[in-house]
Amino acid sequence: MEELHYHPNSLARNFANGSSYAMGLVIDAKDENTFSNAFFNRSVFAIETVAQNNGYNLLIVNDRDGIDSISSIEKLVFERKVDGLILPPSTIKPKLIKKFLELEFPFVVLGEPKLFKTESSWVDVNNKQGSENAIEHLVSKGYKRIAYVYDEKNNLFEQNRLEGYKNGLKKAGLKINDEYIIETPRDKEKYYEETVKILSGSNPPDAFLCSNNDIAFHVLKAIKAKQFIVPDQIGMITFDNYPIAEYMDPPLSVIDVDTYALGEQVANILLQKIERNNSSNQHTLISTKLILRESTND
Amino acid sequence: MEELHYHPNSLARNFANGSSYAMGLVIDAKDENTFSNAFFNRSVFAIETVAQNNGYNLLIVNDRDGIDSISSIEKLVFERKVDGLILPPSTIKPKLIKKFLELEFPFVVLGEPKLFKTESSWVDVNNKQGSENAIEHLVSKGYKRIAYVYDEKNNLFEQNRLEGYKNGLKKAGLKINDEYIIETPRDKEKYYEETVKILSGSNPPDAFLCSNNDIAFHVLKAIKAKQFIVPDQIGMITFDNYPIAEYMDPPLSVIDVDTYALGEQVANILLQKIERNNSSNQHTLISTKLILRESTND
DNA sequence: CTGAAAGCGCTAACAA
DNA sequence: TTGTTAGCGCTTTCAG
Repeated sequence: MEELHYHPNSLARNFANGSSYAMGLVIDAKDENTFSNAFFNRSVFAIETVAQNNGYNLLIVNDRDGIDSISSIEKLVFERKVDGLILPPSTIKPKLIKKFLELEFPFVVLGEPKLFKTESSWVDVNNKQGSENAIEHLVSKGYKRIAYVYDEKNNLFEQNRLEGYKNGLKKAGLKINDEYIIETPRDKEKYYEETVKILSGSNPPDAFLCSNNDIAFHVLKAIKAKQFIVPDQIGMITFDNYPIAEYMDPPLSVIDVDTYALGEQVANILLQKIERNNSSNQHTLISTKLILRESTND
Repeated sequence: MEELHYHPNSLARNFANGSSYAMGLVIDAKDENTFSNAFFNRSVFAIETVAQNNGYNLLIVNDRDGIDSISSIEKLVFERKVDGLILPPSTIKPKLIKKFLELEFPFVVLGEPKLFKTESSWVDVNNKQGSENAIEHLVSKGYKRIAYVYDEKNNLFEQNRLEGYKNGLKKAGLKINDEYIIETPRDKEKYYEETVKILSGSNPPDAFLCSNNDIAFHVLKAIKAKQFIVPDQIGMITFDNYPIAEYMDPPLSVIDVDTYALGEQVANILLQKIERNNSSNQHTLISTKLILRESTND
């Protein structure tokens, strides 16, 4: 008859199949590092693309407590609104994950988690390699006294970056100088002050590796205040190409992260878990790339 | 019995009710202005919050063509995967919107659309007011020869900003000087060149209003190259507080947009359409606010 | 007011 | 192969 106007009712289909044909992406709005992060967008886009290409919809949920202490995530799962979940590490709680493992509910962590590291699948940026490459490059350009400025060591990615920094120095045959490792937890003023302090010392660094753009901004400000010239006297590399690395003066060389690839991987692994009922766990690290600009010698 | 473990099956519930209890947010990944935009995140968060609070899930879909020329949006609607849609203006196509209007399918536009302006509900930032306030402020601080640099006049929001600029000048009793209106479609080099050119003329502006952070960056670079001092000799205000306004030297005064409020409004209007079957159309403008930093006199 | 049963539109199992 | 039917778990209607 009028086949032209027929569209299957997905509500009935989902019901009959006992499947929602949707994957959920959990965001943790409290965690500035994920949600407000500009490049998180590219991961979302990648996840959505993989989902659509495989007949799944993408559902976005903020992790929050609902009434009767059942979280928004649990609701999603128990009411069968999603067939699988992508979770940021900050939402990995023992109670929740134990339930998931018991039920064999498919999930993948977007970022290396601290907890359940082996019992879950996860995809992360290769932070260790990122630091190592940066150090290797700085050393090859003649910088020898390389400082590392980062936020706080509670985060696993910070620990990995720090480890990569140390490895990089070791591989280059350089000594690790604890004074060059500057941890400035959540205090923007400190980035500046600490950099000024170490540059005023008797043995100032000749390069800085920074863990994010904001840190790099304050470090650069301090370098300029102390009248050092970048990149001639001091080299700089920072993690992340966004939001401001390219706009700084000089434009900063960065450790760039392919967040599209990150999202693509996560979504593909989740799909495998959902469709092939693949219970084996995968741990994937996405390589970083250096983008060289004017904050390092060439 | 073991009520403790009971969770209603939303698949069955949705099916029985003929409703997906989901709203869809369409993104246009081709349009850099929406999706890759950092502050778009806050709108998404707001929409998700309103949705959850009202028992709806949020589904994200990129606008793309599928097989048999049925778009991802149409699929969503015809297969009843969503009860309503939030659409960016760039996805407003006559064929699609006519179908929606025929079916009385609930949708709201996130941004003032060019087409179907009266036949649809939409929420936008008050771009006109934003420019007007900026001009008013600049004038009150003694700036008199105010230039406006923007991207391209195809965008309605650009037209509104330009109109606000002109209104602001009129209200201040200043003449509109067409030479001070610089349109530089999609050409980053041009921002710089055009600014240098006008600053080299016989009657250079003493203030710039810029339509986005990127433009402001290049304009400021040109101002510095021409050895003018901001804010003493030249004042600057730009639209948008992200990503770099705060990091520039000097930190820029901006026209700030409450993107959370934007998302909240859009979601609330959509909810009304869905639940109260409210067919009347609303057109809402969210006020902007000036954030004063060091690029304008005080 | 409480409890039984029909029906939503698809899928899958089964019969022809 | 093709056509028929039971059943998914809710909501809603209708009878008790």
